[in-house]
Amino acid sequence: MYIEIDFNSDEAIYMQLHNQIILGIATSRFREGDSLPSVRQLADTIGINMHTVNKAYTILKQEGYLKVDRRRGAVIAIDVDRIRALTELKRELQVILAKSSCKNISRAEVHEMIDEIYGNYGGQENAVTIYR
Amino acid sequence: MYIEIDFNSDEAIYMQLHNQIILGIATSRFREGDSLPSVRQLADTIGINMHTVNKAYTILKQEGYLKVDRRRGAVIAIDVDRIRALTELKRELQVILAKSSCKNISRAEVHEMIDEIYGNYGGQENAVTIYR
DNA sequence: GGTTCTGTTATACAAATATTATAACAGGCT
DNA sequence: AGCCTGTTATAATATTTGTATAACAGAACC
Repeated sequence: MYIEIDFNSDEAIYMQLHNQIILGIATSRFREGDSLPSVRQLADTIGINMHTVNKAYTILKQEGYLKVDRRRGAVIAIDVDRIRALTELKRELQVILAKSSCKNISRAEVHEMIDEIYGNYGGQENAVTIYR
Repeated sequence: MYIEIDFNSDEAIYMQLHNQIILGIATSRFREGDSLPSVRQLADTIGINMHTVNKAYTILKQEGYLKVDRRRGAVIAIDVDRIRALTELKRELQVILAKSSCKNISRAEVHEMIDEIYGNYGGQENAVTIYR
């Protein structure tokens, strides 16, 4: 587990942890079926409170990234609710694209950046390397 | 001014206001040079405290969307810092694309959504309607 | 069976943040 | 002079965030 927490960030610790785990899944550092450390153990190695880790795990569960196996702890298990995911994506994109548009970032530049970032993530399309 | 605040949202009021004004600029409902209502007036029409509006305006100023003219109040004035804007865009995209990737949303779908949303925004490219 | 680890829940507390409330000041407008 | 502007200060309250301790039940291990 390589988790980096910036205690000077204005982003809440549980959110940083939450986001980094999602990043980890997207980049295949964590894979479906992998177990995450126990809340106490991870809290200990990071140096934060158990409840902060628990909060991140709880949210990840609600969002369908984790499931709890009594014997194996928190296990990566993606539950795909496409409609929900698409709705959230759109809502988030609306704001950040508005910002980009105001700052004269062209549509083409956004597309480029998407490709650049998505290249590091493993969507199902990534099994087939050819794209466009 | 058509501003909608959801008081049951988990998003802070000043943030909702902030985002909606940026949305308004991107969709040309507000244009460079337009004045926004005074902090007191807008606070009154929305039914919130003056300081909450002031906070939104202050942040928009820091981010380069507004300037204050002593005689005209808060005026839309975009200050483009491309490097900063691109950096922020990338940082934000990394997280939401990771989520999308985990939820099996393909790169092509993201591109489509970008086009769909960006079509409503007025980048400089929009003057020329032809794209791709 | 006893010990240890797990997730979960409850409670309490401190710190930071968000929101409201009043008030004041200086500059521009009419 | 009176009104509206942005700005600042200060205080009070509510909510959120993070920490601290404790307990419980289920699974694992010896």
